Amino acid sequence: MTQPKTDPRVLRTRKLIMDSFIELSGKKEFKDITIKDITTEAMINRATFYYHFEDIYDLLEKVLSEVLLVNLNYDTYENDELNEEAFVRIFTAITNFQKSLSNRCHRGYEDTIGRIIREQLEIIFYKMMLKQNRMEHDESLKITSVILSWGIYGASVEWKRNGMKVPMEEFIKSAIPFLVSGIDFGSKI
Amino acid sequence: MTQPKTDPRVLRTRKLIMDSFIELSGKKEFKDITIKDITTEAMINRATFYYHFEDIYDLLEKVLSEVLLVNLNYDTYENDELNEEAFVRIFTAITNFQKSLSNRCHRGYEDTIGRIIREQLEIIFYKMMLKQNRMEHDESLKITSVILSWGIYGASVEWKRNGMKVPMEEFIKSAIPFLVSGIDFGSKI
DNA sequence: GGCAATTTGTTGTTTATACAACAGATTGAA
DNA sequence: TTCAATCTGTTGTATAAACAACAAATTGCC
Repeated sequence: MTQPKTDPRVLRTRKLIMDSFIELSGKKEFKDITIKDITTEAMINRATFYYHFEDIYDLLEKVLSEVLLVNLNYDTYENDELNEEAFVRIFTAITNFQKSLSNRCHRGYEDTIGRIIREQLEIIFYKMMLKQNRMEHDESLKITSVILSWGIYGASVEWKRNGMKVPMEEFIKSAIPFLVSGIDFGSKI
Repeated sequence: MTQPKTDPRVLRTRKLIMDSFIELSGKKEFKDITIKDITTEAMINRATFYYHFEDIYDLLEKVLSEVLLVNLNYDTYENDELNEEAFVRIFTAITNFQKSLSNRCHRGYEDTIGRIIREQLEIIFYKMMLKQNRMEHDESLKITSVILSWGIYGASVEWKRNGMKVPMEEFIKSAIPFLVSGIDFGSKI
């Protein structure tokens, strides 16, 4: 629980870089954004960029992760239980997230984006289940999180592929009964 | 002309401190603002404050100078000549500046504020006259700037002391003919 | 293809900022 | 007044950021 507190200079610089990248993403396509563009906008030295990020793809990943977390309203979920409402909200969040990205400038990075979404979902599901089931670090919960993250993400992809005919909420709700029974399994023993 | 370019870290940190101070000034009285308040708001270390400013009065001076410069729209004046319109605008600017300050939180610092205003006026007058008179660094221009800065500032004080009965523009305009003839003296030789 | 210009990533050195610890001053309440 | 708590200003040390210089890769144009 007691994390070693990261240097405020680091937080400040990372925020400058990420905000600049988001800002630039609104003006240019991803492929046209150079490191120099970002560091100039952020008013930091180009070498400093490489102190924090491997390259521009690393930055992209981290920015997307963070934006997604904000969309998912992370703090709220930490205190919530994994019920029908939670599934609907998470599904809605990631689906909207994907829609907003595909409108924008990150064409050709669907795979990356998909991976990022699943990774974040996995973390969130695991934490929520851990809380709900009151057990120690449990391998079976981890695997369940993986399955859920792939499942929910897949559902989102499928919904788009089907032409988004059914309303989002309705679409996911039809699968929830099964999901919730499955989730409750652990706590019923 | 070729200034040695200040470290971007310095610019960034100074801005953080000054902005935080301005922000806090809106919430608290000056006397209740501590260095810790400022550095916490700015998310910088307290020791770093003392790297840039002697103390909180030093900060106050520099913030006021900067705010005043913005009010005076410095860049514009650099290209303008010192005619009637310029005098009116400068007078209006400093008078409004003083009014806005006395409404706020800096009670008891009228002397400081007055000195800051005169210092800035002096710089501006000198630059404008230098341009207008096309002569090298000239001591008589400097002295004239001093006299003008005190004079204009005094006029502003007097206008307030008289209960601000006459409109600002009218008040200063009545003194301008003399001022402008005086100023033109140099270029007429 | 070939060539110039730009971009990428890296490195070594200098400088600004973070941080903890300190003594002395100031505040405020008992 | 007295005492505790807070605030001020300073110092030494560790670390992040700036900067300049570089080779290699990429881009764009002929």
